[in-house]
Amino acid sequence: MERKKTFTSYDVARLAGVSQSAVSRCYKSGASVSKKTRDKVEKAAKKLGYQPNALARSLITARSNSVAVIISNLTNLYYPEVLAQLSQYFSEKGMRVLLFAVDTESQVDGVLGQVLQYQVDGVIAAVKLTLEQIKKFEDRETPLIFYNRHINSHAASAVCCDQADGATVLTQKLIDFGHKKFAYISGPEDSMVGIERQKATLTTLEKSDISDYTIWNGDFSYDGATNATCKLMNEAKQKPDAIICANDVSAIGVIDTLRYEYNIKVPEDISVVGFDGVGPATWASFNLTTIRQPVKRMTKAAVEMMLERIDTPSLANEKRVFSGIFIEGNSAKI
Amino acid sequence: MERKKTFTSYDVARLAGVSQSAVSRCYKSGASVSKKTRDKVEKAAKKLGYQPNALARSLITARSNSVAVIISNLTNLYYPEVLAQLSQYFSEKGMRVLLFAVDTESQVDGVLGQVLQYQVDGVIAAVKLTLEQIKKFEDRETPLIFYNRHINSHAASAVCCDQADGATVLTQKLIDFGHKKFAYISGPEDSMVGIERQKATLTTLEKSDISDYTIWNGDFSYDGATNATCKLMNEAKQKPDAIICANDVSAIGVIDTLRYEYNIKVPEDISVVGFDGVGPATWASFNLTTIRQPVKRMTKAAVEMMLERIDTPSLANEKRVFSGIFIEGNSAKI
DNA sequence: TTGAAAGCGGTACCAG
DNA sequence: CTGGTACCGCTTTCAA
Repeated sequence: MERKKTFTSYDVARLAGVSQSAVSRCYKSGASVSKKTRDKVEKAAKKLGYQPNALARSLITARSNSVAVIISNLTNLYYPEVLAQLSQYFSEKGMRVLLFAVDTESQVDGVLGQVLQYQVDGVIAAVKLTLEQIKKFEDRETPLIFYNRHINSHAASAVCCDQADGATVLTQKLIDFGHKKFAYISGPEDSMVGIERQKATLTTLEKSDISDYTIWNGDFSYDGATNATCKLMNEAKQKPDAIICANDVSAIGVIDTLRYEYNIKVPEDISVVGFDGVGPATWASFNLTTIRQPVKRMTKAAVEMMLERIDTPSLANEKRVFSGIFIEGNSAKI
Repeated sequence: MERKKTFTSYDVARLAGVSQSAVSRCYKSGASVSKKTRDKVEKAAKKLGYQPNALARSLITARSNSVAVIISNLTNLYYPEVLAQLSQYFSEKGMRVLLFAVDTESQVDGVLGQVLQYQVDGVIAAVKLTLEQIKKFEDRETPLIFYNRHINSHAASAVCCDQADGATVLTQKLIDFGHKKFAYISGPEDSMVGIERQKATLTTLEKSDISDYTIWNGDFSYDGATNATCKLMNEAKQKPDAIICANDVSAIGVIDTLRYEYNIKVPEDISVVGFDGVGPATWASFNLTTIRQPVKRMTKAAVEMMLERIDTPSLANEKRVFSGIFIEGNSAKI
């Protein structure tokens, strides 16, 4: 395969009648170049359509100006927003996003090799990593920031939303209003976020001596929630008066099923709450009572932390935990 | 800033007691290396946690194994799916996706410079580009494939869904059923996709001698559609019996507004149709009658075309147009 | 099959 | 401020 005929700094130098070093300097901020030289170079560069080769630059500077973003399930309504934000913020800082979308966590291992090969300056992971995997990045001094997955140990930095706190607030409000019988629509078993929400919910119930609750797996998805709701309605001895869902999409699935399959009114007959604050949560059909994750602030924090650590790799790990925002919709009597 | 202490092929070579070339060969498929050498190298590599530097490799091979994906509005419900698919397919072929998310088309120009600097092997653009911009890629022989934006001229390859055809099918069905008075909720004025859908819709109406229609700008968004619907209901002389929306999200906004603001039943009182086939379209609350874009097939086609062109840059431009799939929901009497 | 050496397209340090 | 030169880490001839 023959090499593409793209112009290099040498071509520009020759055309401009200066040295290659001079050309290089023109593309480096804060280098001392006389106006005359710069003009000549710019003119030649424009003529040739010259663009410096970022790869060659990265090779010597050991900075690729790119970060890897590893995301597990892009179709989750909540991630696209995160991704768009990240991409925007990094772009503003002159950094590129290398996207790694895995659909099963088992793919992660394979992906990590590639991540490393690409000499990314940092990694934002919205997937679970083993300590072993984390250590690889540590060894290379490649900053790693978890997004909404925190690790028990202090092995890595993370920005996340306080799942437990949010779930507690929501649950407590339901209890305070006087709900007695609960159902919980859970997330996937291997989702840390899901587990935390569930644990906090149950703990809160039990603190108020409420043991009348059942748990049904909803898998974070609309269809999962639909199935869970049907099971709940068919198998449970009595109907709950409040259903707490692991996320918004589940809550929407629950509401739809209650309304259209069982002719049950929400919130009059049963209260339903979600978690996330995704776009559709605010749609009139649902008007979900939920906890909104402050996505913008979270991603901004992630980007800031990343840039700091790229600059100063020795920086200690840090966790930034944001509180969710209670959104009072009209899907629950609260 | 000091260079990160990452191991190179020389380190591996030294530890393994072979030449650096030998190490290199071990990482190249189809190179002749004796089993003995390979074993030594692999052992040393594992010990050091060596990963070849993809940037250095790219520099010499002139192949970065990465593709730029330029997307305008990630929060559009429809793009995340596309992006996830692209990322998956490319990943399977050993290629990485460099994501460029722009939120206004004016940012495009700045982004393109970066795209070029990164020496991507190809570009998938879900944004509009000027002929000038297209030409830049041509000059560099960097394959460019448009996703759902086709250019009038044959200046570039594209994969897209037949917007006109889909809109025509939908409209014709409404007409055939006997709807007489129409409203169209349009997309943004600068969206080619929106324009095509609208044009085909109106043409179809006029072919059946229906001139009783009004147009309201919905901007492809839920809120936009909500506003448009309110305007329509307040300002139009008479209510339409069918509302054709530029996309699903608009249709959902329309349905919600009709139901909850005006107490109008869909589809009994007014039929509503969308376009795209996004996830929420199938939710029980909406059960949208719409045209689904065959996203998987489209992205797969885009990836195939891209790989072919990376391999053989001289390949002629090609457009692959997919028909949308009519989804009969329950939001329209058809 | 193996190792030596010449680049790929830049950056950075150096003396002038 | 400028040009010369030694790399960055790898691939790829070319001889041995």
